Formats: sequence, structure tokens, C-alpha cells
Amino acid sequence: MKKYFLMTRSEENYLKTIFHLGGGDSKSITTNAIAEQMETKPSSVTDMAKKLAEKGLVNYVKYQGVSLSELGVKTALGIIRKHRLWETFLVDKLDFTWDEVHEVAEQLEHIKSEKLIDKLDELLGHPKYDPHGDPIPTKNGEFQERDKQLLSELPVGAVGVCVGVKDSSAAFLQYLDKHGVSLGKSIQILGKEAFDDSLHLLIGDREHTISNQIATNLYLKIA
Amino acid sequence: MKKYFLMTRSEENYLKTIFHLGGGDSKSITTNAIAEQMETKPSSVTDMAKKLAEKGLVNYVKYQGVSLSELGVKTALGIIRKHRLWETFLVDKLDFTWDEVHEVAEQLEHIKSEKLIDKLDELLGHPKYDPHGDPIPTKNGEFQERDKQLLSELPVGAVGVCVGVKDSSAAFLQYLDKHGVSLGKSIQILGKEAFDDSLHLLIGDREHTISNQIATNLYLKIA
DNA sequence: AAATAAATTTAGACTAATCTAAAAATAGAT
DNA sequence: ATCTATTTTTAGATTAGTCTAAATTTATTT
Repeated sequence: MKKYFLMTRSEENYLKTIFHLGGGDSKSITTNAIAEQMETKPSSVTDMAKKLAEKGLVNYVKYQGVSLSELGVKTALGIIRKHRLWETFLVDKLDFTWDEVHEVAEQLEHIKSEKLIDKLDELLGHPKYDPHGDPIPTKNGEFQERDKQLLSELPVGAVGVCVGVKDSSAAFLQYLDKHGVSLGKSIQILGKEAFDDSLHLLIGDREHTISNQIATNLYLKIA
Repeated sequence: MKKYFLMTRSEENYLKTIFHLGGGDSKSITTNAIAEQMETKPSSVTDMAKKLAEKGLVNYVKYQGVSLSELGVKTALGIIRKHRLWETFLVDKLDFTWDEVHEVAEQLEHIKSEKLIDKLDELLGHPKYDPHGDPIPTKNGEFQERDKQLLSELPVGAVGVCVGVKDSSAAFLQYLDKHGVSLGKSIQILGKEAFDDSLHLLIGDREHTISNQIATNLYLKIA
């Protein structure tokens, strides 16, 4: 009997990345895509793919890419659950802003203690979404993607509430803060510029103009 | 300019161990002592001693042992601060018992984020002592050992309050819980058995008999 | 002070995770 | 369908941290 449960930090990071690239739905992810996402080299990915396959966490066929096994999905969701619970803790309990949490949560997600996570979940009141609007998987790996649409795909006149971001880089989140955007904020599309697809918005009670690049990274839930 | 501040987990563990063995007071600690404490081999300690000396964290002379430099002490205190703050968090906020916290804190102490620790300290109300009664160094590395005495060194008739433990192994702490001992509990020495130095105590409002081995690991503050 | 015992260091090997450069396989274009 | 470009894998090297076994230094005993 192998110790499937003893994972290194690196193994966990690979699983998480493969999941985020869509490898949880038996879709094959290329070594190149994984390498690019992780800022590492394809040859390193190949090495790890073999190791993870050996442990039954991924399906790997030479030259065909990698997908997560059932166990791999379960494990990846466990890591993502930890990451998002820690992010929520940092914002709710320690007054971090939403652009500050990622880096620290990347470290905290690897702490091994089931009790710690269960208790943290309890302390936070079993939150369903993290500070970026992303769903937090339950202990059993269940989670529900929010009913949401990209701001860029909505028609002029649409009214909604900000429920998430696609890009959660610090730069983008700081930009949003500066323009008064945060989760729960009401947004109305006042007009669209045909030339560059920039949008004229009513955010709360203030008017703003934002570029298409911003609009393609902001999720609204229609009222 | 070297990056002194980038420490690996292993380096941090060595510094912490050397400090706990008294190497912070320019006292030389032997490689054997360090190896035994860390359950590793003396040759591994030698390797690390060289590396830490290279980084200016310890003073190392071949065959003479290791002591912490000023920078080494400062760094060790930073790690101990983190360890004890996390232990306090686990007990105060997540309802861990005092025998459950060590293992998890061993992991959490290596998380790198100054803001995280500052905020955690604030959330906990700047505690001065951890759940085992050990002092928590301040951000500047100041800390104050409590005025305390081993139960085994007190005379019959003495009355005091439990303020700490010397042995903080889970087994010992669970034993204490079973006998109603916890930080802040009032203890009076009713009698001592000359044959084996076992003590007859009044703990709270209950009478107990404890072995000398227990008495040499429990700290009281005299009333 | 020499002989022996104990502690410490060195030398060489191992594992995990990574990299570079070269080889092999696949995909795309004509 | 063949040739070329791209992707992927292999082979071999590197670093950090560890180990074993042998060599060296220090400490102890007589």
C-alpha cells in the first residue's frame, strides 16, 4: 500500500495547475501549456508527469499530454479549497486587501492538517466564495460555479452586481480598487464605444470609462 | 550583496534548534547535540554549519561546535515568534488543545510574510505567552522569561499557579489534561513521599498524587 | 606521554527537482 | 504524402539536503 496522501509541494502545485488548465474533465493538457503556466521547462513537466502517473494522480500518455485521474481531481480540489479558505481568512480576519492574498495563500495551501482546515472553515462561517468571487469546494469536493457573465459580453443598458474577476493579478485588482470596484458593487452599462469597445459605466453612484481589457476580466451577475 | 533574508526551511530549523540548545548566548553547541535533537546525523550538521557560517548566521570553528551570531539570534527569535503566535492562534481561535498545536505550528512557522505575522499578532491581542506558557518574542526580538519555578523544586506547603511546562510533548500534555492541570490552575503541595519524591497535590479543589517525573516538567509561579 | 575511545569531519553516493542540449515524435503545409 | 516546423522526450548535469563509511581530531584513561 502506497502513501498516496504524502504529496510534496511541487507535486501539489502541478496538480493544481493541471486542474486550472481544465485537466479535471479528462481533457489532455500539453506539457508545454503546463510549463508555460508554471514558468518552468517542458522537460521538467515530463519528469513530473511520469511521477504523478506512477502515483495514480494523472493519466499520462507520451506525447499526448496529461489529465487528472479521479484521485487527482479530488486532491487538486483539496488544495484549491485550502487556498481559497486561507484567502478568505486573510481578508475577513486579518484585513488583507484582495490583491495581497494570493502570494501568501500559495504558501498556506500546502500546510498539512485536516483539522486546521475544518476549523478554519468553521471560523469563517463555511464561506461559499473567496475574495475574488471564486467558489470554495466543500470537504467532499463539491462546488458551484456562480451564475455570472463577463462584463464585455453584456449589452448596453444591462445592470448587474460584480461577483468575480477572471484576472486576479495584484495589478488588475489594484486598478479595480482605484475605480471603486469590489465584490457586491452594482454596475450599469451606460454606453459602449464602437471604436475600441471601451465601456461607459455607472459604478455605484459614479460614472467611469473602462477599456475592453478590463471588461473582459470582470464578472457580473445580472439583476 | 547577499540575500541573507532568503532562508530555506531546513536552515530555519537548524537555527531554531541551536537557539533552543542555548547557542544564542555565544555558547558553542556540539554537532552531536544538534544532530540528536533534530534526529539527523552529525555529518549533516557539519554540512549545514558551514553553510550557515557562510551566510553569517552562526560562528563555526571546526571541531569546536556552533553558536549563533547576532543575526542568527535575531533570525531564530523571528521563527520562534512565528511558531508561538501560530500556536496561540490555533488554541485561541480554532479551539485546538495544547497538545495538538506543535506539529501544525512547525509547518506554519515557515510561512514568509511579515504582514501576516503582524496582523496575526494584532488579531490575538499581542499575547505575551503561548499556550504552553512560553514567552512570545516581540517584533524586535524582546521577550521576558516568566518568573517561575519547577514544581519539583518547591517545598511542601507551597502554593502557586501553573504557568508553563518544560516538556511539551503531546503525551505529557494529555496526561496533564487528564489530571485537570492547565495554565492558570492553582496548585498546592500537600506532601512529598521521601521514597520516590512523588507529590501529593491539591489541584483546583481536587487531590492528586503525581510522580517526580511530572513534577520536574511543570512550572509554577509562587503566589 | 602513549594508547585508546569518542567526537567530528571528509569523501563519495543518493534522491528530488530542476535545467540544457540533443534526439525523437507529432502536426502542419504544400 | 512528404517535408518542415513545432512539440515532446531523453540523456546528462546541477543543487540542496541528506546519508554511510572512512579518516581525522580531540578527549580520556592508564
